[in-house]
Amino acid sequence: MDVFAEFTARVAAALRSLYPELPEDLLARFVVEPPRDPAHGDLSTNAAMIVAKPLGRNPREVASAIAQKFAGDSDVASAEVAGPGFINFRLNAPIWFDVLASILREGDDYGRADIGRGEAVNVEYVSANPTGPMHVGHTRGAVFGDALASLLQFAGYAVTREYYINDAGSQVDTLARSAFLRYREALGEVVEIPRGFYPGEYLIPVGKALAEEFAGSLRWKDEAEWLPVVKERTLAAMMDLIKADLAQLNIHHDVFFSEKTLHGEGGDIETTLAWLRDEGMIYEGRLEPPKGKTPDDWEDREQTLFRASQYGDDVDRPLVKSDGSYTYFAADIAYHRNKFLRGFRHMINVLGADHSGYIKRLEAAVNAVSLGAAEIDVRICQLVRLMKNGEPFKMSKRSGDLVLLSDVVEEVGSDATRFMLLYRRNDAAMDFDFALVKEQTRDNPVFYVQYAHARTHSVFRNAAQDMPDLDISPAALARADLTLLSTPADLELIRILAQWPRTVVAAALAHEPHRIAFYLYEAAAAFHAFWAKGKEESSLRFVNADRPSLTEARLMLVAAVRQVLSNGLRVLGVSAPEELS
RNA sequence: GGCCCCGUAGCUCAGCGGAUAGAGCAGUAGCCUUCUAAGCUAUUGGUCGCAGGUUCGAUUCCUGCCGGGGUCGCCA
Repeated sequence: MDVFAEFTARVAAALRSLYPELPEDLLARFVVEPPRDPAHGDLSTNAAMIVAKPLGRNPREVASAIAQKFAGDSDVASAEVAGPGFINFRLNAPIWFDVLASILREGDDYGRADIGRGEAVNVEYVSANPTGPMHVGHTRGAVFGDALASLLQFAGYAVTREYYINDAGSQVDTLARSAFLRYREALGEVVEIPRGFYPGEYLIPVGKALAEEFAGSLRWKDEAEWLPVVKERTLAAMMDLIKADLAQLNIHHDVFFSEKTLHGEGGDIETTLAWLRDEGMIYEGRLEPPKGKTPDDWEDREQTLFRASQYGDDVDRPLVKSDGSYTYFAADIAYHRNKFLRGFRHMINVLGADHSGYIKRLEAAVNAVSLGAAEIDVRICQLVRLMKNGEPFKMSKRSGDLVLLSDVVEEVGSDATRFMLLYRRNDAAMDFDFALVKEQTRDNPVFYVQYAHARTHSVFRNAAQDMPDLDISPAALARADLTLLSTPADLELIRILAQWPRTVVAAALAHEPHRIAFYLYEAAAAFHAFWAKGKEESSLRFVNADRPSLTEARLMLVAAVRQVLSNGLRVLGVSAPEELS
């Protein structure tokens, strides 16, 4: 149950009966939320101020009319008009007990929303080039995309997690040639890796595997013969590496889409370009050089251009390179048309900061290929600076390699990596401090939230030990007398738990999983605070050996806290341990 | 030069068009015979970068400027 949604409906009903002439879209614009100042009550709405002007009435007058409608509502203790036209509600305690009971009843589904109405969403994330293991720069986008996908699932969308494999460019030929050198090495030759090739040691096992499979049979063939074979084996090996890296962070995609399959005769690129041509979205023309800074090798030439500027982009974009092959963007248009034809009307791409210039192009492409029927939201993850004790930090990898994703995860663990990266808005650059992340103190939000969850379990362990005769099964607790939870401390905690559903909705609508992380921190803080109150006031302890009824009710509260924390951590893909080691 | 992101307390950052702008850290003062002190309580600290505009109401939306970062046809 979501009290905020419930009262949004009740206020809307009041408005409809008072002012039947109000258009429905206006009724969707007001909000019911917790007031910033708790002294103002439990709920607050700006409804009167939203509708007053269209009605040609005074906001306070409208507010007071709405407030009067709640005179007979048994859940409402008072409805007062305040300030410029807010209505502040104080609710009677029983509705909070209903919330509490509903949390336990709904369990893992508490907070699940239906704003997606089962519609299909494609979330494309990671899509790292298949030329080696993932490096640390990919981590933020990977975690963000994965958490966003989970969040949208929880909010009622049918989510497909997709990875676009850039396996068509010249870089994968270079990769295959590099692997071929390792193959020769495995056959016993002494080889050097020239500049421009991939020197990484991760290709050594690929070379060995090729040597085992083909022995010397590829060695003296023409490149045209061995390249396709080596490329296929190498790509498969690289994708295995990447999938293993992602698995360390508990990330698993539903679809791995190969760019290569778009190319070739009769492929998606050809059919898409033909279609665009028919629609008049392609023309042959010339581009101005970029303003302010002309590339040294700028060559003015007539080329095939997509009318991106008609769809909000700054300039039209080339589709064919001077050597006649397709640009990356041409393939991307085809790829997004493919998504559209697979039925996706909502698409999300998670990209790195260096791709911000690509956003308008993608939006233009999706707009064009769907004739406006689909939308894409491109989320940019800004840079992460690795830090140690406040100093920028470079991991000392042999031969100055990039820091790998697996290095980070092995150092700090999946939970901490995920939570810390999600405890920031995606569009702000952030520092990632290794020392802090490994600390087990309140400074470290991951630990703080997990500790709160572990504490809920510890309460139950203590209850079982101190009160062996008490039945603390969920069924027994469901019969607890919740009216015993009428202290301000109890109600305050329940109010925070009651905000979980609206937090999910807001975060999902905004595509902002960090809101979940912040909410969890807040809920954990409220629970830790309640815990400490028991030190001074024994009647506020969760386990009271001489008061079994109160203990039962409190255990309900603790179980609800655990459920909310657990549901939230699940959305973020962070584990909820029962005990901290 | 064009485009994108950021600018909120000493530091790191939240803030969903609303009321007196919040949290953590750091600082200050407290709390361990009692459910995990791996924690809690109180308190100091702000011209929300600057200037306009829209609005009943702007930290939030729009425009311009200033400062920081990123990016800029035929790389992916």
